[in-house]
Amino acid sequence: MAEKNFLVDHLISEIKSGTYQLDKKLPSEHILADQFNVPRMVVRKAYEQLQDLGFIYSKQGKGSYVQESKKQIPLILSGDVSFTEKMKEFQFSFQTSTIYCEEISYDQKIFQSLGVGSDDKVFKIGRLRLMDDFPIALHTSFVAKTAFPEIENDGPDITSMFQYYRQRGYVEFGSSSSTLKVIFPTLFERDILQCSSLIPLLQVESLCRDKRSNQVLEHTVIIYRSDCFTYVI
Amino acid sequence: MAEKNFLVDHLISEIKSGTYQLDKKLPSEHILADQFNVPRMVVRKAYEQLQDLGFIYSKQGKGSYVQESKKQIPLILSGDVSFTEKMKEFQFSFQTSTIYCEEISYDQKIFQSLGVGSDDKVFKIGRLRLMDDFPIALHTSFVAKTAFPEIENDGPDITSMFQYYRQRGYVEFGSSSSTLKVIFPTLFERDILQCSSLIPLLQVESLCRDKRSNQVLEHTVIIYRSDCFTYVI
DNA sequence: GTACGTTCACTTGGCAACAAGATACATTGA
DNA sequence: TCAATGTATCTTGTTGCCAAGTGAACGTAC
Repeated sequence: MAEKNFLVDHLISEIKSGTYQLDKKLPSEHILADQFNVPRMVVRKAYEQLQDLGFIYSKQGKGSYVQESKKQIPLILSGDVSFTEKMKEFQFSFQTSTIYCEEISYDQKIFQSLGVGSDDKVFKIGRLRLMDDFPIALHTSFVAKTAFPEIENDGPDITSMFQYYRQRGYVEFGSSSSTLKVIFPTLFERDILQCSSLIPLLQVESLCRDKRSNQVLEHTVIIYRSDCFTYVI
Repeated sequence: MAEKNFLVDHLISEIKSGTYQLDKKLPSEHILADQFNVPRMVVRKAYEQLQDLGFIYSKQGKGSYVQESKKQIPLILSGDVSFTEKMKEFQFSFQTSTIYCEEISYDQKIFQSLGVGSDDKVFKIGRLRLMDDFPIALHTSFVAKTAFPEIENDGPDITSMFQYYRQRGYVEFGSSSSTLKVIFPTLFERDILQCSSLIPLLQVESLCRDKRSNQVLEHTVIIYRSDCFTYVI
């Protein structure tokens, strides 16, 4: 195991330092095994982990190649500016697509923060953030039907939640303190975000309040691919 | 590969839901392979990844057991309160030990932020943060000798940098905006932080300024074990 | 000369057999 | 009786072989 980890470390530093060019072949498992005087299985395991980590990809019969690394763009982690607004300054094309809008079953934490009872209906609206047509974040808004009665119908067509709230009379928004966690993607998240299993995700959870009434408008959970951003707080 | 990932997902959710008790044996590789109708190698790879992720440990001849999970304590991520002060409110015992204090070779980014030239000397002071004698963070301070001429001698004995600066006439500190990155531990960091290779680390980089003169006192890089904290920003 | 098929060498992928550690239990001997 | 030792059967760890995909080199028919 130690041997595998050493190899992984070594190869990552070589990839990062640019020893192997983009989409260039890495040494074959056999060659590398001979070089480091370890069984091929060790090299195999190292290569497999590098695949899970998104550094390389392997093709049977051909070889292993370094994966194009994602541009790390700086992202301001503060909840009172909308994602769309955060992204305006960059030269990339940004896009949002709503992927679901559905009622959720009772969840104590969410229902409590929204200030509704267990009998009330709460909808979960999932919006995928794309940069140059590449998924980089999944934005989930939990909204109470008591606050927005038409949310079930409106949900699928909303592109900006902030704009939706503004159209309904809420003018100024405030964000509670956010909690931040590092998680690994579930099967669903891997699929949605098109990432391998060992790409860490940054999960930011916060509440969006109407500043005038202090009413909680939504409970927000955003998960960002950690390989696409450097965060600024 | 998909089969392995499915198994990993499945086992993690079972471990988290408490199906297997602490230090209790998981099904043997052979049994699980039969249950899921996959070759044992697939189960093996899943178990190995769970080891790297810190969920389980395996012993040859005995079996695989679930690892005790770390308590997640909330941590305020803001640079102008010292770590020691952040931790005072908790019931755990906190401790800091200086593990190195050495001159570094020229690094453009660091030298520039400290406002010194390439001929100047900059020291790197590494301090390990322990909670109940368990390492949870590595705090690295980059300090210019021009600003603190005695840093080479004083460094190893400093427990609180803020206190050190106060003793030298700096009373109020300000922190620049921090940048935040998710990284995996290097061999050295794994050793120091006693963590397995796939524990993501949260790297927070910032500058500490004297509020009066706006002089940069130190360039700070802190890496936290992501499995020990929920961060609050 | 060219087009096509065959072979061969090299790649990653997969797996079954074996090695080695642990433990419970039977066997042996004083 | 009791302790030491062998043995069977679990467990995880390791290894080596073969399958399968790829592409270049080569040969052959036209």
